[in-house]
Amino acid sequence: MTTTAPRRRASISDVARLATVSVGTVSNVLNRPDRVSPATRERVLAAIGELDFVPNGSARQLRAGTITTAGAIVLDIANPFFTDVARGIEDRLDEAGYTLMLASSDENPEREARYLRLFEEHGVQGVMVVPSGPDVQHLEALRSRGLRVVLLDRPSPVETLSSVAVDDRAGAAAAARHLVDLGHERIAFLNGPHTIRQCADRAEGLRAALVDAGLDPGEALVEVTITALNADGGQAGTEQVLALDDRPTATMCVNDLAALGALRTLRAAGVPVPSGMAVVGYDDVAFAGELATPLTSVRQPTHQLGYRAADLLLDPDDSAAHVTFQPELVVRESTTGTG
Amino acid sequence: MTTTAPRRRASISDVARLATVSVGTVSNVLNRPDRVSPATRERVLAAIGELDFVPNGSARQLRAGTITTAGAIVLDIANPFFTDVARGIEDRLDEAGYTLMLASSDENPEREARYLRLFEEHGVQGVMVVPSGPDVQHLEALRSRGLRVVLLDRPSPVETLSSVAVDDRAGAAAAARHLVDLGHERIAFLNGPHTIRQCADRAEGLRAALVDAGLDPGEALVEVTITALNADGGQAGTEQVLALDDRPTATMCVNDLAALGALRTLRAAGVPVPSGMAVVGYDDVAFAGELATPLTSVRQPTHQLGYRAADLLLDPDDSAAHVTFQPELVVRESTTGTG
DNA sequence: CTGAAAGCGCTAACAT
DNA sequence: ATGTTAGCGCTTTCAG
Repeated sequence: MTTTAPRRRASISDVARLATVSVGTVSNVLNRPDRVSPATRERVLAAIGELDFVPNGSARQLRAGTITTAGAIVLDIANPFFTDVARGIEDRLDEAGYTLMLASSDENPEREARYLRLFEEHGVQGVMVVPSGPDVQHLEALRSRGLRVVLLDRPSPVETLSSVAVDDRAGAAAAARHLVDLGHERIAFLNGPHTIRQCADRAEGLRAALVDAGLDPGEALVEVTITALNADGGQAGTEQVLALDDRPTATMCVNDLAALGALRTLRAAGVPVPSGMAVVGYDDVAFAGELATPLTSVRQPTHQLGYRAADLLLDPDDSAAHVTFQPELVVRESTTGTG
Repeated sequence: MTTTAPRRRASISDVARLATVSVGTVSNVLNRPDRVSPATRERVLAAIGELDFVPNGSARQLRAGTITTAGAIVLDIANPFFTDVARGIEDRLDEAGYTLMLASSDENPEREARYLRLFEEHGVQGVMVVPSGPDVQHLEALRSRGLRVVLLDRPSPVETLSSVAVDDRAGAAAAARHLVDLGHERIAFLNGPHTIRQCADRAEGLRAALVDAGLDPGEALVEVTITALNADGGQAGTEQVLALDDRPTATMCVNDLAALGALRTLRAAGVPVPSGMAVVGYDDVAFAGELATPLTSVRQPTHQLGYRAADLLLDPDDSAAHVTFQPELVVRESTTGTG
């Protein structure tokens, strides 16, 4: 076994020297092989192989100015919703020969900024981001510096920024209507902070649907803010709800992960679903229909969301576009069952 | 609203000109602010703000040689197992002020190579990779070019490459023993191709456990190769198993996603679990215990796996280390229930 | 404390 | 067909 000590990376001039040609010729066999005679091409290729030469991307990029890479920042990479979106992005990018750098902000604007900067410094073509705060000024600034920017899963608050989103108001409203139709008059909503646009929109949609149904949101709606938008958050939120004096009869969750935590907590507490507490999730992730109590959830076109976002990013026509998909309520036993 | 047309990125010399200083001074306020007088520092900072200057990472890196970024390549970003591992990596990297570039190879060696090259060209400190093929020569080559390389979720076949893995043989063997103890004498294994080390190891562990129990693997084991290591693959594999003449009484799955597909298919076919068919998953993802039939599964220390891998990558002591975690069988109703 | 200048590795004119 | 060279944007001596 060779215990090759890590040596300095070979550069193009090392290759040139070994092949006894000029650096220009090496560059040519790399980028326009037809311009160079078969004989020398052979020689250069051999030298490249011998030295394990890999062109320095920084130097190349410094010359070229740009690369075929895009960045994406999602809120939480452990959430299947976002990974499905990421797959959509990857698939579209792949078609165009682009590569994706993926990062997760953890709903932390500071982390978001850090990754944005990293991407920018590395000269990505553009970025797709699920903003972790209400503010998009930093993204407009990015755009004015020549990067393509697409807002992910969030309608653009400004004309100049492209966006691909799902109508969160409509999704939450549909879920609320369903619950009201079932006779629920007091609903808990395990929601994230309103600084996250999706959360604010869903709260609004829910409220509006309640009002439409002739209910007083002040009475009918108990919004519980959970900090972790996952199963642990859902568990903590549900514990709060269960401790309430005038306990709601239904719980809507900001996503299916939170709903998973809610179901788990309810079961541990011996509260039957839906007779003791109806539960609605959001996202309709793959396992939603396979749970002990199959989960009523709001389905979003995740893969398309990502695919379309990448599509906009790649679009040579640089004008801003705003795409909105419609969600769809999928009804299952967690609201209509006999449990 | 300003419709700022994307203009050329400002460079350090633009800043220098605007602030009427030299580029060296601008560089100093960026990197060693103490070396420069407060007055000029102010002036330079103002110019930077005015021009929205963001240093060009490629240029910086070309000089500096390296950056505080690491890359990771997993098989499938839509699999919660890998995203949990990724979270572990991120957490450790974050502590060190590093950032992570994440990519998914789709079990495709070509894609793996492409991302590896991208990472290398961008000068990452190192990479953590779940190899998509049996071969690791390209990774050894990477290492010999000075990058830190850590094999993820796969024991290193060579001394020189660090690795963080879970004992796959032991995990599969434990599951098989459990099944045999329950009286099963014919077991289907929905497994991925053996070119993926984990799959080969699990098949071996399973086989060995069967032999230990006095069973003939040729009789007792039906291995079905699934190409997609997810719910769809699990569904396809289960359909094959159900069509078998001498139908097995238990199905082991290469991961919980596949098990999800298996459960779904069995339910659709009216086969009760476990009385008609016992099912065992692998990974023990978050929802495994919350399914209609809670899933017996092999738990792996996912977060730790990633955390430790990043730890090795960051370790200034460059000698190769090999870490192996032990998995743990979590028994639930999909094997012991009354359904 | 600040400026001038070399050079990181590469590509693309331009020469030969 | 191949060589020479300027310069991408930055950091870092070395002078002043």
